[in-house]
Amino acid sequence: MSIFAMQNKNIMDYNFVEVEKKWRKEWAENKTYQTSIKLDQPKCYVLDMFPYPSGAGLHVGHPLGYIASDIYARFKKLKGYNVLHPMGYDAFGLPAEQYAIQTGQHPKVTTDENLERYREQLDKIGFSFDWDREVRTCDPNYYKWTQWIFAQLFKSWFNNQSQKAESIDHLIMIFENEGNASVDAACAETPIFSAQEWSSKSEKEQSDILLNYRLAYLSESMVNWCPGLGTVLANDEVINGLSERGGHPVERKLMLQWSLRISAYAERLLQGLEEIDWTDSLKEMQRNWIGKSTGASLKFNIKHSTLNLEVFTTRPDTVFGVSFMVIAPEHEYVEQLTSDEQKAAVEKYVLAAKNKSERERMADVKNVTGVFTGAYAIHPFTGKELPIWIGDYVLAGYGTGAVMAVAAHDSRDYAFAKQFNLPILPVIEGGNIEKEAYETKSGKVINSDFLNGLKVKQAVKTAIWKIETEGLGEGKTNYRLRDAIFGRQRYWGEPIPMFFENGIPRLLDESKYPLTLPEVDEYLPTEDGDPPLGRAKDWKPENGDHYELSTMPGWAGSSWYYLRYMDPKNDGTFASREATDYWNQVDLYIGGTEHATGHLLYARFWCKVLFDLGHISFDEPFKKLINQGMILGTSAIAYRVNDTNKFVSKGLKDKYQTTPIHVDVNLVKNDELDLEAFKAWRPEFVDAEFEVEDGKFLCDEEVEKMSKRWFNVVNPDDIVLEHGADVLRLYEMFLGPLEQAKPWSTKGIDGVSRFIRKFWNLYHNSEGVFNIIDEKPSKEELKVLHTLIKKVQEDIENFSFNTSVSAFMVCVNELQKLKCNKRAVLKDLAIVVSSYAPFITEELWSLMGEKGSVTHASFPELNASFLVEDSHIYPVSFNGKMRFKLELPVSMNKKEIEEVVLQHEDAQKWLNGQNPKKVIVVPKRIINIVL
RNA sequence: GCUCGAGUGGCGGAAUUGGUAGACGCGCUGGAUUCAAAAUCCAGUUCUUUCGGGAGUGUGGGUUCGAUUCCCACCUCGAGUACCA
Repeated sequence: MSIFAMQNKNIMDYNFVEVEKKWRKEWAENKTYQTSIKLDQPKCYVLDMFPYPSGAGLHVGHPLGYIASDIYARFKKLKGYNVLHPMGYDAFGLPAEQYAIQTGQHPKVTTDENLERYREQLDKIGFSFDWDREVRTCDPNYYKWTQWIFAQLFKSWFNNQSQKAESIDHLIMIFENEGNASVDAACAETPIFSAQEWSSKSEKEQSDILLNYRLAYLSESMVNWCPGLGTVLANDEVINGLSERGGHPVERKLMLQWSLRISAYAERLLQGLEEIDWTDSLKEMQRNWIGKSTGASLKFNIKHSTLNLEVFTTRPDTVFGVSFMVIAPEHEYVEQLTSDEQKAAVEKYVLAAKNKSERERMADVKNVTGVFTGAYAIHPFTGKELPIWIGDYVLAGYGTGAVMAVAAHDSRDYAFAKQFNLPILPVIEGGNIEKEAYETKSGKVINSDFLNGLKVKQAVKTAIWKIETEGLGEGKTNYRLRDAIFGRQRYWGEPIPMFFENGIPRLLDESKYPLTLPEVDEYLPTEDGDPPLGRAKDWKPENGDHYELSTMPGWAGSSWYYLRYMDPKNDGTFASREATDYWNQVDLYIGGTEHATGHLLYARFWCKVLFDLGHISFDEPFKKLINQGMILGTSAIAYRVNDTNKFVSKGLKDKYQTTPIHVDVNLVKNDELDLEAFKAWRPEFVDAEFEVEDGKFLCDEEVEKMSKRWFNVVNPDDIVLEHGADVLRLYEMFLGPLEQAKPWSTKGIDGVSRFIRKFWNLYHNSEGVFNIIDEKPSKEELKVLHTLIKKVQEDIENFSFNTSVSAFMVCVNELQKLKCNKRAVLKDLAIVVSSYAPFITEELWSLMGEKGSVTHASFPELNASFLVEDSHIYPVSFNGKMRFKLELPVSMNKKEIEEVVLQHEDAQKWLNGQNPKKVIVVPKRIINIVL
């Protein structure tokens, strides 16, 4: 072929570069994806978890969920829904601030740069986002409303009777009229006071009491202090005693902190899970995190003391098996209970426990430690004396910080008893207490007075009944969920709209929001140890001493952003009631599972509060949620012969002593290393030598997290550049089920590229000229088309995007075989493919002379009559093994089929003269002959 | 330890309520085209075989005419959680 002809051939091929560029521009200019409220249309809200724009940009794993949700959103649009599909940025965060500390550059500058790069990358992939609705959490017009929501939390308390948030003004009224005796609230321990006592309290005293009730409150509490980051962290930001970001050690510290009373909502957060369509694993994670357990609280008197020790137990049925008590080293009675003889030992133990970091304490789980206080509790039923010990396996923060130890039926108590030679009293039949604790929840109770002979379940009820009637305690439910610390000693976050006046925290008037982030000279704590906001000059409230210097945590802005998308420019409210009523809950939310116990719990919490206060009409934010699996990196490994600069292909590595070296995956294609590119990659490899096999240098593979460190990061831009955005979209879906974690590998991408070309060629003749005809389609062609229509709509509703791509390939292969270029078929085909591959289909749509964007077309109606077959190819099995196939008309009944099959010569061969015991015929499925 | 999820060719993965295991794609093999290569097209590709078959969806049992699918026990991997009384 001449050079001219070759160029000509290239022109004929689908030019994705030009086509994609053209439509990107058109869509942006025409605002093709702009959305507005349309009351006559059903709505559908499709949301992605919004990204934190890191400096590294997007890698190929990030868009996976965005592509899936985009396909869903586009499909719903074609199906006649009014679809809200927005995108924005969680733009406050530590990395930008760390960078600011190092460089002195304002975090806003870096954040904006990163945002721009993200936007550029996202735009290339052809998402149908309505960018007019973009939100950024660091935008004052946005965080104005984050501050406003904080104010609502501050102005509310949780009424346990009504199980909802109510106005604090109403609570103050109750206090003024009757005191707090009748108030059943989710609150910190507060002494009972009368109306009169309330009015005689000082303003500061009243303020302090109200903080015990408010949903946003300031309290002296044990926090996860991270010296490495200079800030406190929420429980879900601490992993194995180290900070989630940066991996710095975390210690326990008592600090005055803003917290949110999420624990008040524990039961509703748990119950709400029943109504929402999330994966079981995610719901399970939230259930575990909330950690509900039921049992009883029980008071033990203390010998020679007026004190009593309250414990929480889930096994009141084993109360007669209690042989000692254990309290946490931080327990408030430690000092009072300790006898003179034990004083030295206790002090030493408590001090040691206090100085252990979270991490050390966790690492030490297997070491059983403890010390005797010298005091004894009195068993409420038997009157027996029970020694009171201190042990750090008992946690101060859970239950009452004290346990009744039932060594025979609890493995931790058992280990403690063994260690210190304490008695072990079995009270449930069975088990072998010589060997281990018997933790069964079935079985019969023994050695237990009035509980004898009862089954465990019954005994639990009876024990609680007895405990309650004797006034020893009560049935009780406990939750593991802790309140969420809401302040960070950091710069780059939303200022908390509070100021202090004579030590009293006051809410900044809502008319003054947003309280904007002040400028500071350095993004570091002050010399007095105040947070960076302490550096701001002239940053003072009008009539107070100073503003709150902490900022909000990273999850503040992301706890309600889905509401702002509904009405992003509203300056009078966080989102109009019209908008929140219309768009309502998020119908489909796609994101990673890493937010299970953080963002997803906080967002549900805020939603419930806003609902309780009457600001929105629903109390669960995300109706359906899907977790996309992580895309892992496939690292490329080259083997270097030790102490040389010589590399050997993977098949030859056993001939030498070698070290595996990570090689940039972008230098490797189908395991083969581009040697020239490799030499140019880094100076130390310039004169590397290679031993090849079959003329190729092959690398090994290793699947690990996608990270710069392993040189296995693949950038979506590069894929778009080489193959086009449609191919990237299709290929990411084709990789496998959305929810599954999978390694990225470009091995199969050529197959998808080929498909796009074949698809294009259906609409073009062999000269590359657009060519479709208006002839009536054949029955067969319609069957192929409608098989696809059925498959794709089922797949999308089931979020099985990978199988749709296969279906496209099958359909295009078959239409190619049928040489079909009929408009009636190809027009519908373009619509069906368009949600997956928007660029090429938009181009074909316009080539077909259609007006407007394919986005606004209607998904073709499935006509099932095209799928009806008049014959079926039956697999004929003998004893369940398929032996031959036989085509029979579907009109045949079972009996006729049986006769025909048994007469068939292939059947005769397998029957071999025998009479079949049984013949099973399942119409339109199989025939099985049992010998 | 506990909870949840997953194990299918050389690879990514298909398989409605139990009904032809391996769709589709990659890779590989052979062929066509080409001076040659790329690209493209066609055929083949689970293993095994004495070419009749036989075995086969992590392992071992079970239910069934029939099991990747349901039940029991176990193994491996991944995720979450971790003294929560």
